[in-house]
Amino acid sequence: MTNHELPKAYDYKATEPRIYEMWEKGGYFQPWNDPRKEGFDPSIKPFVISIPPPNVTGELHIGHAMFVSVEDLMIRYHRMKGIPTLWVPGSDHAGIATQLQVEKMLLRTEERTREEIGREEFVRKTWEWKHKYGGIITNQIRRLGASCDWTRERFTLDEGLSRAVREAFVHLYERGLIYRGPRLINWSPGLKTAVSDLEVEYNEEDATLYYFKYMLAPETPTPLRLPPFSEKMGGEKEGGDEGEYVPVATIRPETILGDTAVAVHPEDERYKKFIGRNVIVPMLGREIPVIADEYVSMEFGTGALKITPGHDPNDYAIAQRHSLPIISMLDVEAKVNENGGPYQGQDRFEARKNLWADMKAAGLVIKEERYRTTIPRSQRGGEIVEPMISTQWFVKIESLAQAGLEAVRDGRIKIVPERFEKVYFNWLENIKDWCISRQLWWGHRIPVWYCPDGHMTVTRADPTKCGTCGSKEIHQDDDVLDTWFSSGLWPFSTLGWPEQTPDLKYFYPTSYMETGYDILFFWVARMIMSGLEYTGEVPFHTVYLHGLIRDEHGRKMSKSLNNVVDPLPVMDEFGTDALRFTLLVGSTPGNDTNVGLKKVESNRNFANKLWNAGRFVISAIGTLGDGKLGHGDQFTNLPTTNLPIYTLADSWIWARLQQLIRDVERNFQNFQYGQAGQMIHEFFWSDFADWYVEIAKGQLQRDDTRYSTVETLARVLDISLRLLHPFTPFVTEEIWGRLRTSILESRLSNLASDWSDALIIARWPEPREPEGWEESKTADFTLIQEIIRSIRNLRAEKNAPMSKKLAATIVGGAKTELLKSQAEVIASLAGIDYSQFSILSSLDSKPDGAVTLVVGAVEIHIPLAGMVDESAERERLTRELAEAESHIARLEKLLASDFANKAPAAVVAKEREKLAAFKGTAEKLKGQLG
RNA sequence: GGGCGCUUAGCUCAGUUGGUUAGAGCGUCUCGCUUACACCGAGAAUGUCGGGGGUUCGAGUCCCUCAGCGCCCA
Repeated sequence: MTNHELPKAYDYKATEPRIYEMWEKGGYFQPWNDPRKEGFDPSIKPFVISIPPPNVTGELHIGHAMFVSVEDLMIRYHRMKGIPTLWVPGSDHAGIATQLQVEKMLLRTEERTREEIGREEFVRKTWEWKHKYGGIITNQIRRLGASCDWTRERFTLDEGLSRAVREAFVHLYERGLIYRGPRLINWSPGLKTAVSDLEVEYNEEDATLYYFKYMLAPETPTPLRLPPFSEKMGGEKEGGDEGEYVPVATIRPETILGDTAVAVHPEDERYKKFIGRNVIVPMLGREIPVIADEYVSMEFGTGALKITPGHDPNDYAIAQRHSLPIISMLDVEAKVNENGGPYQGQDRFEARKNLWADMKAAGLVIKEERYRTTIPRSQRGGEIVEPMISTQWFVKIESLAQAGLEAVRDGRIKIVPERFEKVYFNWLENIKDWCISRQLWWGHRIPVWYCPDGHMTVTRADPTKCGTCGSKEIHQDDDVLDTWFSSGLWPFSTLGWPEQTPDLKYFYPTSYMETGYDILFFWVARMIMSGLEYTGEVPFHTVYLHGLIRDEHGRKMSKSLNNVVDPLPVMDEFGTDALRFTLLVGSTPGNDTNVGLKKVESNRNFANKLWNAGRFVISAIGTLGDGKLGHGDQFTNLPTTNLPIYTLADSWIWARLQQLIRDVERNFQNFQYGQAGQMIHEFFWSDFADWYVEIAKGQLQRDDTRYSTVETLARVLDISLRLLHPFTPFVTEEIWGRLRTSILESRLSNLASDWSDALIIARWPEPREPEGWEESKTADFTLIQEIIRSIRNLRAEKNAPMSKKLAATIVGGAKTELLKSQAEVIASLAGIDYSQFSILSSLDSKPDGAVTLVVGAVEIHIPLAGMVDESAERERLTRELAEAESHIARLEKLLASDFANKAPAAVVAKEREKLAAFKGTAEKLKGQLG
């Protein structure tokens, strides 16, 4: 009997790797209906998710654990429903992140920079790095139990996916949706590359607002318009004719070097007079005009705005309106360039300091002020990003965005939770062209070649000569594409696009896109636009967004706060299932989730609870014997008829289980996975373990109920494990396997005759309509529970441990038959001495020296010799009576009100029943006091 | 400035067609080593469901409003 040797505690460390290997080797992660396999049926609709590809060089963090848990749950659920299910795994080359890591390593090991070793060598080393470390993250994802089809694993720089990127780029180019040109973009000086608008974060920070004087240039000899005659009228006397100036405030004084105008509001009485005149750029002596533009706020700062179109997006827009020249005054490292005169070669912050000092010396400074403002920082590295004019590649996004908007508006794509649709619309409605080129070496190189005459050749296959003039002297564009450009193709590029592969035909469009709401724009929106543009179809029909993980007090996890929950040690300590259950059950769609070790620990305990309940059931099955003939009196256990005898408890737990199945199904349909998990947890622990198993212990002692009890235990455990499997796959698979074996070896073997080899592909429990008997059985059982609870309660009050058996007399009235049938249950769960236990329909007088409990119309007399304080008892009964009467009053009032006419009959009936119950209780209590 | 979310027990959170004594886990307190489990069992205490107003027979749930916190976009 090996079952008895099961360890007392669930050993997840030994179990998890073994189970995962069994699954993977068994081929369970691959869709059962597969275009690559014999007998493929294209008419069966599959369920498909493509994984949000983690950075290939990354290491597992709690965010990965979250999406893997949710997606694996979705996948396992659908797989168990019998749907051919595919979860495509893979990783992302993560241009900047990977390049930075390799650069760091290069510096550490060889003390060389990438520039020193050259592009080719650097790319080679990066591939080496990828081959060495690229498997770490995928193995960590395996540890989470991810049931993805590893035979279909992809990487964004794979040959196939690179071809997809090529195709996409050339496609857009040919459609005229891609262009190259100098535009104002966000520049990361440290990384020396452009970054997209999305990759810049704006945070409020302390800064200094510098006030200074833009001195007016002397009037030109032949002014186009007369100077305002009313210089005397001007309220502002910023000096005489000689020392007139326009006061200006700025956060970035160094950009003065790139100013090409000063703008004021056309209605601003202070500065009207200066409009059309010139002012002198400090230290450089250039003359620039004072212009009028309604964009300028009269209230902000001094009301006059310096215009630096080369380094500010708003200024750039103003410059466009007024045809102002644009001056770039910073180089790629954000050092002042040749346009900065004496400051050339200085870093932007150094130049700021020096220029300001010089201006101070020149008397051009007014004041400095502390000021709080938003500072643009690179999402990666956190350095301050500079808006700069730079020649880059862009995607004309408008038509793509329109299509993306339509797809969600007309319901071809549904976003869960729905409120994110609004966010999505808002973003796409205000989207700007997408800067897709990056000045990096690691990534998809832009498929454009130039010849000395400047002709561009844009092709899918590497060209050997210029497409225009035939020159062989061609070189490829140095830039690579934004990593998100390739991840935007992910749902179809992973399936073989642009080839019309069997996988693409069958599995595309995919089903759900599950990811965090923080990359709705970065990734989800771009996938939708790309999918529609390249494949003409939505890439998925449902977007499910989960929230972000925070620490147990809701703070963002960060290294500096030292509150980062690293999933790996957590899994070491509590097991994968505990972590998964914590993430899944603690979250609601789209809302952030707080995670603390305490929660994981309690879920580890839940896994252990499952394990031990499983041990109990398996050992109970063992007591039935193996079903082989000729083993003597074991067979007296067999029921004599074909109709098994089901007890009240059997019926009750079965009704509860069926209700659970319905609830879980409904919650899964509504994406309420957390709620579903919670309900299973509660059912299993409270209903099954605490009540049914305890009652089953008694039923197993009796020949007439043993068989059906074991059967019920086995069936309820089986279904519970199936329902839990998407949440906690390892422990459920382990127990289920043992359950199955032990059933097959027992007299119950036909129960498991149609079970699959492994839980991962076992059939999901289908909800069934109630059969009609459930309500009354449940009500009966609830009464039994209440009676037991009230006796246990009394024990606690009187400090009577369960080991001390009590005598009891129950007066059951109309419920007497029910109570008699449940006498053993009551006795064993409440600790009643069966030989001193009587159940009567009525009793003339209350026994002496007994405490009386009233549960509805049922009275329970417990003799407690010497422990009964009569006056305290009267007090207790009086209190209970008062409570019952207050309920009676409340309900009578309620039922006398409009409620009785207007509320649905069922609701009213329920309240009437309650009233009747309270009346019964009150009557009994009065009798006791009486 | 625009939009969204949150505010429920000491802590962290559930509570999705409004149904009438508001739930869980953790923590606290009291008992208990009962042959699945002390990673356990039995029992207990704790809430003006952020404030105000409204709709309704009925509001934690719907509407309006105010406040605090957080996020996204500009």
